[in-house]
Amino acid sequence: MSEVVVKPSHGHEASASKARLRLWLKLLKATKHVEAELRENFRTGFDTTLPRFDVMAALYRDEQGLKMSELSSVLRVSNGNVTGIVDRLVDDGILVRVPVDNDRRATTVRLTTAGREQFEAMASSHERWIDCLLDGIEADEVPHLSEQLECIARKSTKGED
Amino acid sequence: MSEVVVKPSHGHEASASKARLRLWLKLLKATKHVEAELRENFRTGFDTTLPRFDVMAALYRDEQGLKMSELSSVLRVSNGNVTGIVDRLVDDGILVRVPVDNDRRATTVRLTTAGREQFEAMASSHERWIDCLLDGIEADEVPHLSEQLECIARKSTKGED
DNA sequence: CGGTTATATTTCAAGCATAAAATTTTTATG
DNA sequence: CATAAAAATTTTATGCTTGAAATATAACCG
Repeated sequence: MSEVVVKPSHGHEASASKARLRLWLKLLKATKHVEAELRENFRTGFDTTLPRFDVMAALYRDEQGLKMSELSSVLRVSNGNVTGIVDRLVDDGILVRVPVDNDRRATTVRLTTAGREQFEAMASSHERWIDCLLDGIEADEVPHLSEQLECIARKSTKGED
Repeated sequence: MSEVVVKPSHGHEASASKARLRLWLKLLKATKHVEAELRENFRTGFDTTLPRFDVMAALYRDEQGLKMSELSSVLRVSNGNVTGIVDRLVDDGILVRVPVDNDRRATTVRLTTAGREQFEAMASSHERWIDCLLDGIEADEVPHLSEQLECIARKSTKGED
């Protein structure tokens, strides 16, 4: 009977765990870097912010607008957060709040004409910036990378301590 | 003379640009997802936050501590931001500010013994959480993915409009 | 020296973000 | 119908984050 233990594994190997930790730090660093570049470009080029752009992007698709709860669900941020950003965009004439028929609890939020125009200009620049920032990724690598990222986005720590 | 234009390319193809845009959204989604899981785990498990953990992690390596400016440089956040986080950690007995000899402008920040103990417990959980969240990535894929992310982190939009 | 420039940090104002509590309206149920 | 439960949103408290201005000290230089 052979008693040689080749790898003293405990289900997970420490080295794999450390490698994943380093990978996470690189994922974070890359994302933060792109976000920082975008923030700076939005600030100097359009005097606006990424969260404002995100709200406008979500509303640009639907001519009829979205309810506050739909907006926070699409953007995956809290209700209260959306309230504040929308407040400021309404003050700036970029958004309007429209009451919902038959439900006085809810409000729909919609881009104004000025808002749509501003968004189009920003979206065009945004696409160029991203194209530039990600141009180290070859086109044929995109599908696999995409899949890996989607896989990460689906995982949960539920059940772990 | 053949005048057929197969691809009306303008140096960059629109489809490649759109594909990069979608890739960026997935990169962002994956990162935000992991951050959200970590935040929730730190909150419920240790009643603390990711930024506090980041500061503690940076200080854990150096027994002698770091200057405020070194800390903000390592963490890549603004000076004023570090001031606030450190203030709260000092209030909680996790950090101490130590004057620097021969330079009364600067202060060094150091983990207390209690701080080191708390960090070790948190770091261990943190590593398990990451291991779990990234376990969809195979070990043999890590080096290539790593390289792609580093490549993104190096790009700049300087010179673009 | 004395005055300028550079460095280290904090303060400030504004906005982003969350979780939890509060408010208002709708829906369900006895 | 009355009242309880559910749903949509806002408010509140707290903390993170930035960029810019303010403060304090150090270094340089004529």
